[in-house]
Amino acid sequence: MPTSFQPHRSGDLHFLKRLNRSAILELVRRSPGLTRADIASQAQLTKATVGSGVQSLLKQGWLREGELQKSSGGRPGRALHLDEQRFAILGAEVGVHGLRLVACTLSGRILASHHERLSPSSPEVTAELLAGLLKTLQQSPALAGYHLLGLGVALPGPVAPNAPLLRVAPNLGWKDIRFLDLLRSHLPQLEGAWLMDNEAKSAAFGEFYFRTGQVPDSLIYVSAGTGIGSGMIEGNQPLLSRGFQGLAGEIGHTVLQPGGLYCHCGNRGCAETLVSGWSIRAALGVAEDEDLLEALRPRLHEEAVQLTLRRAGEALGTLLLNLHHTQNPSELVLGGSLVQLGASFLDPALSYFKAHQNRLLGSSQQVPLRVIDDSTFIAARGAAAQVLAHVIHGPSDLI
Amino acid sequence: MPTSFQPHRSGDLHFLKRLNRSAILELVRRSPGLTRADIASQAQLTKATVGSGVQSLLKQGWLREGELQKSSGGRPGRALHLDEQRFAILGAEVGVHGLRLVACTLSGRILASHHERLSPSSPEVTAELLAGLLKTLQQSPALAGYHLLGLGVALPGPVAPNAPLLRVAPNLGWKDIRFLDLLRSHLPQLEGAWLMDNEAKSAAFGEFYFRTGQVPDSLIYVSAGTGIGSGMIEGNQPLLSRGFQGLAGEIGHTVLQPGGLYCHCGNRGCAETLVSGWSIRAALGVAEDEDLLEALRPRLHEEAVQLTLRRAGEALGTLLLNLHHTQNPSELVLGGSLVQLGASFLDPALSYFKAHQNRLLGSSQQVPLRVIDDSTFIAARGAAAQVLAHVIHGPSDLI
DNA sequence: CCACTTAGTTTTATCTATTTACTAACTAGG
DNA sequence: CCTAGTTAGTAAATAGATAAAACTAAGTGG
Repeated sequence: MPTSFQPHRSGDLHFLKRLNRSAILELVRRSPGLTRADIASQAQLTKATVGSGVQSLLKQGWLREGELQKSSGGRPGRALHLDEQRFAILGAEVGVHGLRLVACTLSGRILASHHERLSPSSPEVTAELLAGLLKTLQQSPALAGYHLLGLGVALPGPVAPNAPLLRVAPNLGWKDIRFLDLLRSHLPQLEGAWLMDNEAKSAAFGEFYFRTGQVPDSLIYVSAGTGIGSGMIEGNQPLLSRGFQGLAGEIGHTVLQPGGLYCHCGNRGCAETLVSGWSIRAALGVAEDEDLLEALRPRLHEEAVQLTLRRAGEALGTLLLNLHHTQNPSELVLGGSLVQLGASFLDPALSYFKAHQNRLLGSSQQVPLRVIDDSTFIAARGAAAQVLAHVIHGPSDLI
Repeated sequence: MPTSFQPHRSGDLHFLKRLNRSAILELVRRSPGLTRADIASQAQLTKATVGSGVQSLLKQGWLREGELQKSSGGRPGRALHLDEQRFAILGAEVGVHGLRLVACTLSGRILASHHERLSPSSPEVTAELLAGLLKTLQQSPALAGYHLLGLGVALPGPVAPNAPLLRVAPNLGWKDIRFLDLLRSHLPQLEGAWLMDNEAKSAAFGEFYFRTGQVPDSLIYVSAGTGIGSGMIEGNQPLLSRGFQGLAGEIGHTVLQPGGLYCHCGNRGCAETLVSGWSIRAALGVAEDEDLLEALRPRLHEEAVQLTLRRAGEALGTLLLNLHHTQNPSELVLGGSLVQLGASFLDPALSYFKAHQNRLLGSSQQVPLRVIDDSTFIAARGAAAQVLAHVIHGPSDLI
């Protein structure tokens, strides 16, 4: 169930045709309103090739024609846009404290969504519940008339690189779960591509893939919630690496404090012992079944709370700096529920990162760091993005 | 000067032809002795396509025919190998304490090499000296009759991702050097592709690219010398990421000890303050102009030396574990001059990594970690590998 | 010696992108 | 208002690549 589509290493004429169709579709996705002539010059194809490719994409319902562009001395070109009326994708996130579901269009616009709070439960029960909610979402009036391309599921733990297998979800107590199989038995009628991935990687993918206009070369999404994880995406054939065992991006278990506190994983001094929902709960005595944010909001003025949040923020800043010096993405995006802890947590992280990122090069170029205030549906939407990319670049014959 | 060849996003028939030729050549490179029939089945091409592709590669001198294979009930196939007689590549490494030069064949076999000790000097002087040595190497009898494909240069610092620009080389005192331009003025007659990259990335590329048989999905090379750096390579279109500013792999400047010692870069607690040639020199009072290994060899029994090496080794182990939980390569390769410090340094690193790598997943699968005893020419050869890959996959018309 | 199998080549067919020519639609200037 | 010029897009013919089918080559086994 690879989300990183290996570029074929050889191919026939049909492959070439599909490659060019994908390229055209990607260009319009990235730059809505391009004309056929723009595409021809940007993709290094001839007018005729673009013309026939666009024609078939129009007929299949991927593209629609838009307004006439301003003339620049000759015949004006006709703008092309994604057809937002025909295809939709389902995405879901299984979080530690709830399920999030979305249905979105080719451009990532959310047509319908649902957020269901839920305490950790068994994989089977969770799958059955999610399946029911997905069925309900499917029947939502906003989805009437749409053809579904598939379903993507984001999960809170490392996912094996070459199989739809959740290796472990420490904060759910799950291990080696083939979650899609559990889902499928309840949703036999849902056609299309089924994918699953780690939630931070799905989120990274979505933040990268649904962006239009100027797109960064690479992007890391850092998800700070009950645990802390990350996903990196790069390349113009967007490539998302899970690593050999699915451990890529498990930055919560990088060691920041050798000989420090014991982590759930058994090692000492992991980042999660300093910055994570569970370590903050432990430090401040917030029970598992309380909402962390609601529990802390009235206590924000307490000295101990401020200290804990500042320490966690500083650790997050160090993590960000280490990512900068290990993978050096063009853009960092920070999401997850801890973001809502506010300035006492975020300011130390952001200021540490800003102050230290340029020491080595001595430059003044800042890596953009964006904080997502409400990341409720980010991972679910990202999982849908992975499905879309899989359909566009993968072996499917929908294009 | 990208070494990561972006897979074209669209293309014409000529592109398809080149793609298939590259695929054939790559298959034979990876698995010497394949027959045309093997290639056809592995590359998903027809016998006819492979036949004509092989024919042109034979004529151009990339491949040669070998022995007949054992028959399995029918006509035996003819083995194909790289032609090692026609093309050669130059590679060079500018190190802190010397210059290393190699000329190698398509399979990475070294035809000629040279190691010149040298104290840090200006970019201009270094380039002139290197150019002279390259000229001498070119005229070596071992290279007679070979056509040179180009020159790759490995440098001890971050290299910009989209331009042949060395951003900084802290241990040489260089900053923003267009080293290839300096070289070119002394070597106007050297044709072919000219590339430069960070030494750890070149080394990683070479260790990955020249491997035959079972090839890992991804590989990180950790170079432990005066400074400490790394390079990661992955994918079957081998992709090497330099990061936004060339800082990918600068693990020597990840923070392992918040609030620790000041590093050359100005930050505190960087890995290099714990494990690097310069920090070991500083801790044990070895002068810059002495050879670190020779200076320490007679002192290995000293308590202070043992303690320093053990501390450095533990820090290296932590670095390896953090790479494991950040990028999770299929294989780790450890090289650089510090490797020769021996067991007092290596054992703590290797045992820490081995003991802690499986805690999170609870599996028993070990990531292979290979230590290179003599890495003298690894980076130079890797730079040559990058040139070869550039010729095979790049826009060149040699295929 | 013959049936069978597998490797590789040759010939023919098919398919895709390009080339060339053409139509469409607008601007600018007299 | 008309014409020359420019750019967008389409249509028909051409070139070039892979695929398919037929064929030759070279082995095994009974």
